[in-house]
Amino acid sequence: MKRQSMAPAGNRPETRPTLAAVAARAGVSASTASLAFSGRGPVSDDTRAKVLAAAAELGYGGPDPLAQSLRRGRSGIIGALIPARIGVSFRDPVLIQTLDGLAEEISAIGAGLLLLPDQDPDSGYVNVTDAPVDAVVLVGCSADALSALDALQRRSIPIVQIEGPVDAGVHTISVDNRGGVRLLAEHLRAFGHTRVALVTLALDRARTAGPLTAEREAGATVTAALDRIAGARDVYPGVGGWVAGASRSDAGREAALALLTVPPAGRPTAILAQSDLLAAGVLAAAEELGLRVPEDLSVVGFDGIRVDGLERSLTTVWQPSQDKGAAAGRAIVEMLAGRSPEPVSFDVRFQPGDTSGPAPA
Amino acid sequence: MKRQSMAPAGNRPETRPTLAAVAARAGVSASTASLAFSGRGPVSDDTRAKVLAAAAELGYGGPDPLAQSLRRGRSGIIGALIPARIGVSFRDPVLIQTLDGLAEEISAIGAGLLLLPDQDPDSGYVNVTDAPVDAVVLVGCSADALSALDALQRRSIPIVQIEGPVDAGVHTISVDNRGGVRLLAEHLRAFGHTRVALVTLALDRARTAGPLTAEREAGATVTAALDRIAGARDVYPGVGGWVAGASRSDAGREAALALLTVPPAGRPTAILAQSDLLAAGVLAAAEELGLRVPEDLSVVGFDGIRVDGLERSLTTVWQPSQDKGAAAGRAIVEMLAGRSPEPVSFDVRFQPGDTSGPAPA
DNA sequence: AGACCGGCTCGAATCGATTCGACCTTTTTT
DNA sequence: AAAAAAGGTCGAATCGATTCGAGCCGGTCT
Repeated sequence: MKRQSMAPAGNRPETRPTLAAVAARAGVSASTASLAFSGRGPVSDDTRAKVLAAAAELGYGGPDPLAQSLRRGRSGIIGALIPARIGVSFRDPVLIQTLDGLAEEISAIGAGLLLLPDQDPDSGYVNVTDAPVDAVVLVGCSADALSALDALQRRSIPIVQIEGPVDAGVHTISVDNRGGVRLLAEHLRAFGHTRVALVTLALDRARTAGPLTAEREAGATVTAALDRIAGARDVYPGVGGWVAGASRSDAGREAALALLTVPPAGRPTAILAQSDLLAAGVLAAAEELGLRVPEDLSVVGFDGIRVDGLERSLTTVWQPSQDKGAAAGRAIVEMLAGRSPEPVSFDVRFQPGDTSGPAPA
Repeated sequence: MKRQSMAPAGNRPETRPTLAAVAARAGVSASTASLAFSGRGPVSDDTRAKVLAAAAELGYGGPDPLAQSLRRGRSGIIGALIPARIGVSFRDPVLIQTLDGLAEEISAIGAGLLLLPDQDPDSGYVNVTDAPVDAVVLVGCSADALSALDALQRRSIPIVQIEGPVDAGVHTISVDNRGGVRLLAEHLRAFGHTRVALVTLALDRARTAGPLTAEREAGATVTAALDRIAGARDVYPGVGGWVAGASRSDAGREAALALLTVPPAGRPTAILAQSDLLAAGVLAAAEELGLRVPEDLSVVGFDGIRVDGLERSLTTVWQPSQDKGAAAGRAIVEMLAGRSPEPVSFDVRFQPGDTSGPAPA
């Protein structure tokens, strides 16, 4: 058992041909062979043909990207730090759109996207720190994630965050979360609502659901969620609500059930959900409870996405998710070129729908 | 203009500290410094402390992953070839689940996932061939993609495909597509349906929608779609239908509208959609056209996913998407360890719902 | 006391390419 | 016909780490 199974496979069948081997076989120097492959220098057609022939004979698959990366100092890989594992993160259309815009822009420099779930450092998942990335984009991550990044900054790897604390000394792409929600809140106030409740996005990396308490808010690390709360408070100062675990309709439904199954006198007449997906869940909960929308309950969302299977037109605020990703991509490209991009902030757009109306009498 | 703007930035502020620099400052050799960082060899606490101190003073961020990759011959990156750009591909829950399972498994060896949209080679997107990947997984790609892979095989980079032509000489993970659809078709036949139509997945890389013609079938390169057609033909030999552009409900809706807006005499009494998302679109179309399901029209899907916003319980066949991804991940891990994994094929499970019933009289 | 051993450190080779400047032919210019 | 220019090719240095075998040193065993 020892002998045969241990031997990898004979003497050196593993040995793959290198550029040097190809060059030797073609009777030219390694430098010339390199030039022949990259087409970056003057090489006679004759020589090139010889090199290519030698490569074919040896079964050489082209220059090793690893070696190229080291030499060039670039791997052509941009790390995308996402808030949770793939199966969870990619349920969120906003994240998908953002990444799509990002991927599109960085393809301009031939770079690809490496998915880096923001897990516990000891979860076995790749650590941002020791991945061969040229730059990192934080998309929708909690501020906790930033802590892991000083190692990157020491290595002077460009970092861009999409939504995050502005004081972090990191290039930030964002929208006017606070102003957007303020628009929604004003809309509700204009309709005469006084008992309003929030359904917020996850507040921290742990993303546990539950009532929105002062302590939880104090410990929150997701800037977008906090800004949106602040926007609501601009109009309804002490407004409370429920923290959803994820931006998904099931989480919204649970939150709404918790908020709505109270004596009618104290029940909110409007729910301000921090995402359209959450709002869809709120609508589902309302229907289950026999509440009519908007007669008994007004519901507003955030994002302006098209929610699959939702016939209603949601009152919401639209944000340019894809553009945010694209802006992050362009910023990365700029930074890798040694320039300093201007910070970008996008506007949101109020989008009235049929899920909000006058407060019930 | 020449002089000042060309100078990158003074003399050498760009120069980041290297391990050698740290070692020099700590008064030890580079080898010892390396040992101190990796913890892979015997280093006295004293020395380690000196090295760490020197690193801190110099602002050294740890060993360069690029150099490590070259030395080790591993980048810790697995390429995931996805069928379309991110914004399109990730609308498909099956793909997401698959990638989730995949990511989970490869995290066991600390590897991450690099997203590689299977675009035209000259689209500017990263080419699989020159990305520093240790292995590649094709997930739901057309066979066209395989053509680009001989370069990888020459470099002896492990390749695994999830659903694809079995004769490609590539490790394949799949489910019994044909058998699964056959179950559905038999189910419909048992209900007495004779006029049946298909709504298929995209047949090729171009993924254009349109009627299912013999020519299109002949030129098809998506094995899963073909196998599912074959399964239907096992029961309904000449059955035709419509090719959807993508696995999404809007595509399913369009296909169904095309199939159903014909004189009632020729109208199908059952539609066999090749995915649940497509089936959801078919249901939407039926509702628009005032057809009752299952009284006027039976609809069956494939995948067994929970479709957001769909209240009905779809008659479908469930497939273990996440397990498929996980199996691919394990296969990769095996292959990277120099072993040869066994090919895996999963079973599917018929899942009756309330969208299928007896054929109308 | 001499042989031996274990713990720690160092030198040098290696991973696989790219790139700059030098050098040698030809060909063109004056 | 001599000088300059152009076109190709090659050597050697470099990117930044890892790793193996050798060497050194102080202590233990006999």
